Amino acid sequence: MKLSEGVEWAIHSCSLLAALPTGAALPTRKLAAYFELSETYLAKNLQLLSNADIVTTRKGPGGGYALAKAADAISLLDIVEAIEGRSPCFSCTEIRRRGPTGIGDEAYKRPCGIARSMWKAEKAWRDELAKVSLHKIQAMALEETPDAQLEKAKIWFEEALA
Amino acid sequence: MKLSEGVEWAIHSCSLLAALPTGAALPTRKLAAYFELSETYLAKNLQLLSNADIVTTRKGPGGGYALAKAADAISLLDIVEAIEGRSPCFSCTEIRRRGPTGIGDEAYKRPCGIARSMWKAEKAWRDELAKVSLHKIQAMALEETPDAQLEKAKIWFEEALA
DNA sequence: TTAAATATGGATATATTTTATCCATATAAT
DNA sequence: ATTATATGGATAAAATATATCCATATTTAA
Repeated sequence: MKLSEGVEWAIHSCSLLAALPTGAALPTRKLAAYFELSETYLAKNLQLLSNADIVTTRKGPGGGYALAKAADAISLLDIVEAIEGRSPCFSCTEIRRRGPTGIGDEAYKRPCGIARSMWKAEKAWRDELAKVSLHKIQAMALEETPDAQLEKAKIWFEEALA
Repeated sequence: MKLSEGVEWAIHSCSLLAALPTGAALPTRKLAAYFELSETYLAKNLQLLSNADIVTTRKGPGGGYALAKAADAISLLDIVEAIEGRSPCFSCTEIRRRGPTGIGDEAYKRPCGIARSMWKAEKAWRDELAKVSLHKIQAMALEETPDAQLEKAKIWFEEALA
């Protein structure tokens, strides 16, 4: 029951992209450098974001990644699902139908109470993630990032976008 | 982001144990037979339930597993955590501190907004699981299990406990 | 008191998933 | 043209989940 590390990378990357001036883009190499991450593996995760239409890409020199839509139109759920997929965490294998007391499949009208309860909890998780926009994430980051880092980031951005 | 299959097995097993007459117990072999599961692997999962004090055990002939407390004092969360452990699904590796803009660890007072948001969603999931008692699970099962299966189960129990 | 049935924990094996890398190709900018 | 970039496929390595086996301790029943 672990989320892939790619989720953390993806959210931080999106949060950084949200700070880009309009029209600008950051390539994998620079994103990876910013967070000191494996470039090739981050590339795979960015691809997932791209396939999910969370980021857009521009190939060639000066290209890279940018958000595909406004930061308040992207939720944590969007990002988590882009990386982790949309299949439920709890997967019901219908063991109630097996064994000596099991009867024909047609007798079981709907998922069992166990599966329903597990899925309901999962929905609460997803609903909570859906409530948090990337805009909010960025706002929190802006507020809680130490000033010293903000200054370094400002310089880093100027150089990265030059 | 998958829950172990052991979670499903454990909940179904507990639900079955909840139906036992006072004083009775079911050994691994019979539990596994009921659901047609791998006996040795189920044994490992039952051990986790035992270590978490969700079930009690009695060794020797006529022994086996029984619930350690009333079914309404056991929640889905208890069972999930017994099998999956208690560590958070989202693990924050503090990538914000790394790279060219990172500064000293002492500058970061509390977990970042990303981690806090992810953990909050996780809490919603856990809270929801905590709300569902094994008693409720058993009641749902009793209500929705087809009559034909209930009859077979009754006979199976008589034989298993004889 | 003995034999049988059971849980326990450790060791180990196998399968699956996650993490990570590499490469060939397509595309865009200069 | 050349360079910088994303893409998707293939593959490799590491970690985790699944599964089995065994030696031991314990308890019951005969």
